[in-house]
Amino acid sequence: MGARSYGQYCGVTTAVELIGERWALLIVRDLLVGPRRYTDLKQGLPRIPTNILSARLKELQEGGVVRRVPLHNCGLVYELTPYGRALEPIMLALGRRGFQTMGEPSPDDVVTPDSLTMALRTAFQADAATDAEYELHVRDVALRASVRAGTLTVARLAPESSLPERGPVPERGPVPERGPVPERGPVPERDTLPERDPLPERGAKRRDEGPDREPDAVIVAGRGIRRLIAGELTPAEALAQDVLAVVRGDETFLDSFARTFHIAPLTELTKESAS
Amino acid sequence: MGARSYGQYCGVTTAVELIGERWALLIVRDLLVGPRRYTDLKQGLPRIPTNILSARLKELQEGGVVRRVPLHNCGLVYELTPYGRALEPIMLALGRRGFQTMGEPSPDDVVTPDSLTMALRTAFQADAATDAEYELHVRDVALRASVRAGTLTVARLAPESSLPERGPVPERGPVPERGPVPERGPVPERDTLPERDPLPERGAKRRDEGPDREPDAVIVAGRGIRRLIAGELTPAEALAQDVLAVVRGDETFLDSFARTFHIAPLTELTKESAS
DNA sequence: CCGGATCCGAATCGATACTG
DNA sequence: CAGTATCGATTCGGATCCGG
Repeated sequence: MGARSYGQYCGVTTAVELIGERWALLIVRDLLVGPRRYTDLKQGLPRIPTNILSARLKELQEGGVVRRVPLHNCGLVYELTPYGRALEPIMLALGRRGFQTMGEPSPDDVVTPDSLTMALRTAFQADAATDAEYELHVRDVALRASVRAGTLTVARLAPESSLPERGPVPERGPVPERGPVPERGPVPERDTLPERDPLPERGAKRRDEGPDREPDAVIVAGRGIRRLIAGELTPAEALAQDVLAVVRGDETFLDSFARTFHIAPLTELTKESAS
Repeated sequence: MGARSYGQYCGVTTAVELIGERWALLIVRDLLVGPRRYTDLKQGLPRIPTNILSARLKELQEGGVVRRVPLHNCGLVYELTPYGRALEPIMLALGRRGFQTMGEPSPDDVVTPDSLTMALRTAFQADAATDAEYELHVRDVALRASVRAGTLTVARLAPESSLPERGPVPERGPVPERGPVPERGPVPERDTLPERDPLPERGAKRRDEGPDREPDAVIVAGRGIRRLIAGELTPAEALAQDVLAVVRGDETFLDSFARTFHIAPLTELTKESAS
């Protein structure tokens, strides 16, 4: 019997023996966003020891969760098998759960593009969602969240990924030019945000469909984003308290944002411990 | 920052830092069945070191998942807070997941009443369920599964619990006499099962409602139960191959059992690893 | 730079013994 | 019954190193 077997013949133990190991689920979290190279994973999990990453990837492969795929242009990515992708509901449930218990960040907690992407998916309320294009900045992460017909698509704007966004081959024609990522210097880590920033108009670009139209709102959030999604703060309050800013686009989109991305808190009275 | 912090500000990490620790989720699994004393937990988790059990209970308390409750007759149980009970969907999802990847048991894997109870809940298909009373024996565990109006209730018959089944106070009158648990010697661990065993009729007991009526079927299963629930075997095949037996009641109830408790396997082709 | 493998001190876990 | 104490065995974390 393996050293880390729980010694029980039971579904829960079987699942936990594989994906319950330290770091394993976080690797899966990042791979749910897209295929990743070894180095990408290491960057997305800054505190993972490289030997652990290596060991977990091996275990996840043997468990049929992850697959190594050689890249056409001489490289190598890890991606989830369909079997691994089936973990998404569990991941989303865990994400919701954690969100509800999350306090303020530790001073040296990081926010990574993949974790923020999954957080958006976690909070996404398909039935309350109205179509819109958001650009979301949290610390140095920038994402593009597209809501269309009750479906959420999240693309990574910054830090730029070394990997193409979805599948290695851009199906139709060359990869579309994306306007430069708005550069306004490093986003402040504090909740206090700069005044609305009148960016120079970019080259004429129509507000058409597709991932390249102007976003309806560019939201820059410090940690205030959590309180907005939890409903602790209304959009108006968030703006008033400067824990959040809409640096371009209409502030009213913050309302639809808050409806689209929401995780209801558990009632407080359940958290006290007795005796 | 705590030594086991993942260093990320993210819901998944927050959740996993608490309930992702070794043994933590299995403690929750058993507590989802009902309140348990320290010793009960230790019995249900035979290989847990006692110091780890102690540590996890402390952490789960601080995390608001578990509560210590002094018992009226001088004792002490741990029970889930409402907040902890909210983990049930995650637990069921994990249980399903693990069930789908579970192979045959290791020679010294045990089956505990609580793990089997949760496995039944995991496999329960409310919409396909037809009302029935099953008595299920797996190795030395015996459970009573009552399906009524799309609701499943599982009671533990053996090994007998030292704790009352639900809540410390039997609400109406003294606890009803239950006929002795059918004793037919230790259930064989092998898949081959004894011939149908004509138990002596118990004292006249009508087939009325409630948990005390005769079960519609007494099912004795070795490990064949997994293959039946997974649909790898039809009830008829399971009977023919002697991986299962209906020792009392109508064998046709095995069909409704298989409809009521079912976990569809993931398609096999997803499990291969490449390169 | 990518994809790891190796080494070693620190923290955690597992097994057993022991105590109020 | 409900844990605490102890101690060797593992695992983890952090750093370095190495072949392509």
